Amino acid sequence: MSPPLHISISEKLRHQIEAGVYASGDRLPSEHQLMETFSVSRITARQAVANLVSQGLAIAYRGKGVFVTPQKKVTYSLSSPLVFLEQDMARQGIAFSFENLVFEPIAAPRDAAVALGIDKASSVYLQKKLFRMDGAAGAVDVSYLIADLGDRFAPLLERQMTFPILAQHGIPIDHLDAVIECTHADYDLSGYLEVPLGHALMVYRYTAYSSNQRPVLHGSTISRADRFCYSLSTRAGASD
Amino acid sequence: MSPPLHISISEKLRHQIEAGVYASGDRLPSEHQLMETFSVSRITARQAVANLVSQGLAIAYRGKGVFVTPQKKVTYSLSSPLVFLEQDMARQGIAFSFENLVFEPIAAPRDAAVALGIDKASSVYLQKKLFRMDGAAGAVDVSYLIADLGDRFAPLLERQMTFPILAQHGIPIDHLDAVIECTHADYDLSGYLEVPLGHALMVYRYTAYSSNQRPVLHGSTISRADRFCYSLSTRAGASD
DNA sequence: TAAGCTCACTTGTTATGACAAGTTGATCGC
DNA sequence: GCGATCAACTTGTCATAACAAGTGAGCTTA
Repeated sequence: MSPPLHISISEKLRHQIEAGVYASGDRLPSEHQLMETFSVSRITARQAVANLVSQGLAIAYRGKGVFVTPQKKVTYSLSSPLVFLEQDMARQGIAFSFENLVFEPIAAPRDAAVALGIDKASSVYLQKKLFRMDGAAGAVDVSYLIADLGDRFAPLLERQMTFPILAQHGIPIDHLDAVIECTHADYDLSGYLEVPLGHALMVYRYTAYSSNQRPVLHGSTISRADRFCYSLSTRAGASD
Repeated sequence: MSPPLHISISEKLRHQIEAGVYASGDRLPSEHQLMETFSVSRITARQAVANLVSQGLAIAYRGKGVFVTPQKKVTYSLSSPLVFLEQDMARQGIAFSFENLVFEPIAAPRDAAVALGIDKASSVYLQKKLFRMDGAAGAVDVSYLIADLGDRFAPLLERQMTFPILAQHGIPIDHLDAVIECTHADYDLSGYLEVPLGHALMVYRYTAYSSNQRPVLHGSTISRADRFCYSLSTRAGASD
């Protein structure tokens, strides 16, 4: 009938957060304080905190305390015509930068080969980038670029975003096919994106086609759910 | 340097799941078996299992055991022209049904009033529906319908989906503005959607406009991330 | 003053123990 | 044969205990 103790405690804290008792970035009571306030053991107090963390409402730092998750969300417009991520961030007053993690030619994995319409053994360029918004890690992008374009723009690709490079050299992206889904952070991603294990992440899986209908780039952008969302309109010619 | 014990164990199990040692729906070793296999306490074994659950890879049932999460994903196309959810499910061979949880006129909350372009005190119809896919809970939809349409189609709205009703009576939806984001299940939602606390959920927040550019429906579809994804194409006139 | 150290406080990891509660199959009694 | 009961196994909840490890303030010392 009545929920377990740790749920009662975390629900109470959740309501207090939503009511503004604890504001964004505020420090929550320590485990020891929760133990005394609710007369429970540390196990139960920890479980209550873990519930909040798993709901994305709080984040714990060893040695410092537990803090209400700051919610600063960036919107990326998916409506055509294609808007460049950097420009979209700039319009919202976000300082955007990226760190190149990997850039190297490899044999195409199965899914990339299928999406790009090439043989499985063919060469493609694997790109891994870490996107930063206002300095904080916001997304990881893993993509596969067809070999001829990778060869041609190799030095540029490590310093600039792919779509703008292509556009500036007369190879604009004509359209994208995309799937948006949602997943949980595994151990590696939780390290890159500075989120707890299991944190919700958005996955934007795309295949980009050049104007002659040839697929040129296939990849996934995996972003922090608390920092990123996608907007779209089915209105013809919507620009926002 | 080396990760804690519970991470090592859950990562090992994760690799085994991904390698197919444990297939979708298979039962994982019990906590007691993990304790013996890895020579750890129950706390550590439980933490390892909790890691898998928080990553959406497994689900635990009291009295039964821990099982690999069955992954059966349904895709909903967001490309215009608007496709009805029921039809999109049917095309993928999914039995779709919904349960009407709430249908009543209320004073418009702030966000609905803004989205629908009406005064805050105005009346709107609050609808809450639970969507089922192949019998299992898949999504919760909470929406606000403008009063005159609610009055007019009141009896129908409790049994049928809103967009088809409107379309059949000469009020087709012209276009949608939408935002796709991602959140974590709170205590209530975890009950409705039969997922663990903190499980990743997709949120599709929409405002629908009739052909005279009037906003008629505003709401959110909150769906299980392991059962639902959205597809879209920026290709002009894409139908799939 | 400035560098470094210590200490108090924080969360993280792990062990042991106990009872609650849900499931399932075997066994017993009719 | 069939239903009820029980025993074994499962995960869930909660307590006590100890040590590891990161942070930060304040003190000590050069």
